[in-house]
Amino acid sequence: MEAPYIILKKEILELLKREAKLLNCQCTEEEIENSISQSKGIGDISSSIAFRIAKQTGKRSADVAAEIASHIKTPKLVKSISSENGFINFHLNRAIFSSEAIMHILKGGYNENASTMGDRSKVVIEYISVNPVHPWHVGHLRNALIGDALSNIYQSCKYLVVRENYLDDLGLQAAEALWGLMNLQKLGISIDQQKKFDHMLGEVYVKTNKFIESDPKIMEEIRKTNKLMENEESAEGKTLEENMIFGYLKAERETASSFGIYQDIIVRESDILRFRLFDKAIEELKAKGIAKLYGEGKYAGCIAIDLKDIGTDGALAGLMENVKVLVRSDGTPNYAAKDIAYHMWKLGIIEDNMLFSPFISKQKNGKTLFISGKEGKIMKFGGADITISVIDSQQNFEQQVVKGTIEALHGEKRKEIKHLAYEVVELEGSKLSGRKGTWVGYTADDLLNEAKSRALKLISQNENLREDEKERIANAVGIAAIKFTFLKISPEKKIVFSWSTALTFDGDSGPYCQYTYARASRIIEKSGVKNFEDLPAISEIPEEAFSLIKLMALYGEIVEKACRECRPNIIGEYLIDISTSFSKFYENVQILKKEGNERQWFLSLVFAFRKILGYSLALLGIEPIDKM
RNA sequence: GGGCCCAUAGCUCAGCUUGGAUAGAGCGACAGCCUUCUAUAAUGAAAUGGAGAAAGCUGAAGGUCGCGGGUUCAAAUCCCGCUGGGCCCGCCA
Repeated sequence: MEAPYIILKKEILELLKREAKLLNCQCTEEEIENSISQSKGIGDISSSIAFRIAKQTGKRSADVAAEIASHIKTPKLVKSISSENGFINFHLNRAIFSSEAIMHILKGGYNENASTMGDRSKVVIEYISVNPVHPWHVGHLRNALIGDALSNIYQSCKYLVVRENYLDDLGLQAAEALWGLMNLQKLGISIDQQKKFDHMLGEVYVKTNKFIESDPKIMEEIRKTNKLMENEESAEGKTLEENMIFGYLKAERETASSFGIYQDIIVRESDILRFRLFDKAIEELKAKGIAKLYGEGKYAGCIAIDLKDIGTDGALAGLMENVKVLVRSDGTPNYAAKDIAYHMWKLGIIEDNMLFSPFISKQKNGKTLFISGKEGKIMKFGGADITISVIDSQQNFEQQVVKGTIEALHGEKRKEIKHLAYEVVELEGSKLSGRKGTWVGYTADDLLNEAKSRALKLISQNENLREDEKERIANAVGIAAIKFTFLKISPEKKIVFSWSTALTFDGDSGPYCQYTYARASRIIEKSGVKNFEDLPAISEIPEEAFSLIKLMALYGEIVEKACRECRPNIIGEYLIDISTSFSKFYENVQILKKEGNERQWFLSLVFAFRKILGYSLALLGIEPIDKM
């Protein structure tokens, strides 16, 4: 069931194509399609194609527009067509268009999907991927929220989404935290069992780093730890696995869950090696001549890629030397190498033999969270058509290498590698650093607690709510405030964190949208009406109602756009637009005072609006609220 | 040396991919917005507070779209060159 707006747009496109042909214009279908949009000026839908036709035929644009407007057939949902300033303007038949748009929504036009664009192709979306040595801070939260919203958006466009978290359980920072954990006395820390594990571990990690600064010889011990922990049977290996990694993940998932974020799989870096994904990847890269063993010179003994071989466009051109090492001369792979292998697994380029077992058998969303490891069974999480990695823009270069390498290897076989590069979150006057501990006081948990208590204060003013309701609503409102603040900003924009803007409940905010939802709900409740699908005919549609309906009709297109561009902030903008539009309608039309058919019609509009608002909120992971 | 990103109202941001009619929001500051009940009291009015569908709405104010060229019937949007800010270019992750 296609939305009336989409059908109409297609119809107009066909009609304009015919007109252009009659006028001997060579413009492409795409050009005509791009010329059609919701009108900013006169009319409801307009086309600027007359300018192009005029150019080609040497006529005046106003004349061409007038000619087309008078000649073109009038589509069913259109009342009249006019021309002004060279634009062709379609004036909708408001009553019919409105009713069809509302019915489309009421009949469940968007219940399953906002769009069928994805056609069940598979996409692996990687997000969060925090080093397991400290709690999430507000910067990690931005990543988590973008990744979660993006996953929702892709799912709504009918993609099969695997929500994936990459866990770096090797690496030096893990060794540092582990060393600290095993040498608490040296650091002068006593463990507070009450403290959330990730916060405690973060403190250990920061103290360890300070300790290293004061005594660089400690680094040798840590390197030893790093080597030892690779052996699963060693004390280091066991502590790493059983205490640190699992303790960390449990705490991290608590944070995730408190924000309503649930993923499908956690893949451990150590398993990229364990299951020999890395070996297979290097083999294939060498076989295709992309990577090679350097015999002499600076890179003697390394396996590396000459970037000239994989294209020098974009970020790749920014390298001082053209060589990117994958395997060090001591035979160990670096981060980029593992990421390339991992992407090859995600895309099904190398065989899928990784084992998975449940980590949380039933998350609050009802689904299981799996983790890779030495035990479990082979599960087909890889083999995707598209991979998206939500990683901050500092890693642009590295991600370009990954993308370039795999594209060189795999050609253009309908596989797509996307990097959603977002800018980092900073504090006023300083940067967030896991190592230095500047995140203390700015963790995701801190933010949520503060948001909840501020929301509760505000909600307590409403004396019609029971205590338990207040608690529940404050939680939802607090989360909405935070999510909206982070998600309404374009990913490529840097955020300087401030408590007052992160926790705003006024204006362009999550709570404002929730509040609008609550208002719509209260009207529906007070009306006593249960059936909204009997839509009577109505002769006149107030301006405010019609503006709202036009916005509602764009829902599918908006979600597609957000999906194509990987930008959840487009949904945020849309939420504000429809909420504001609804508020204006609500101020101007006293719905419950209306009678008969009019009342029923307006209530159906409110009901349809509430559905659209609910879908949109859900895309950003914001809970709709019936009263607040 | 090179590459990527950002620059739009006092502040925070949309709009740029696909050029189009008068460049849009929010915050802040300014001026306003219905009904009813109730408290303060000699009475009434005003004022303040509470409640209602009310965390809302309306109005006016605020702009060299960083600068300079170019392309075009038309440039915030495309191209070239600057300026300022951020990030990156390791046998780290």
